[in-house]
Amino acid sequence: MEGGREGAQRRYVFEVPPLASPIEFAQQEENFHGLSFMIPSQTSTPFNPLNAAFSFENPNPVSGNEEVGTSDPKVGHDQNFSARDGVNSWWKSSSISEKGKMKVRRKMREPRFCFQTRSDVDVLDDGYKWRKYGQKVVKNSLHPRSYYRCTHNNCRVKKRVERLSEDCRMVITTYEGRHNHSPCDDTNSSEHEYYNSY
DNA sequence: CGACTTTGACCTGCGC
DNA sequence: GCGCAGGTCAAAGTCG
Repeated sequence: MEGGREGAQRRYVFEVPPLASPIEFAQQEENFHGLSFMIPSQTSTPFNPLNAAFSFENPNPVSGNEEVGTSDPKVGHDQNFSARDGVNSWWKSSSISEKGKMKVRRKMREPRFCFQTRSDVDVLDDGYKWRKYGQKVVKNSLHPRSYYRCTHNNCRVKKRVERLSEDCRMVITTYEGRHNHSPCDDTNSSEHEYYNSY
């Protein structure tokens, strides 16, 4: 797309204050979106909230949020979600025709949330179990974008992971939807009690 | 053998 | 209407 679609929605990036606790940050987000997301206090992965830049797609931003423009070459094409009539939308397959290819799709509203981390691994250990269902080379990016889906029954949460072309250590993770279960359902690890479904 | 990953094809939306 | 780009599906391959 040649600089057109990003106009359909805006992306708001929050740099995590150095002294902000994960809980504080989650509360902030809850104020903005009614969502909650707990950053793990410690994990085995290089997930570092202090290096993370969080962004929320909000068609009706709360005043005080810092809007990040599209000067960042990544921003313009990273978030290509449609936000028509002030709502995010995505399409869900609901029925299949004779060959299983054509699908009737329905607009769904799902919360979306993306953040940027500096990590050597693509998939952050967020407490949930993910199955990769696709990978796509995206324009203006040196690195392919990977698509993951939560493996839990009846949980349709998805996430997309891609690396910045300018800095291959920077990983942009976009979550889409809310988990209808706790991370413990997948891992039985007490470490994940800090997590919360969003 | 089941779960997961890979990968090419297919589908849809959007801009021109 | 056409072409492009992103997102998803599903068969085949891989791994534990």
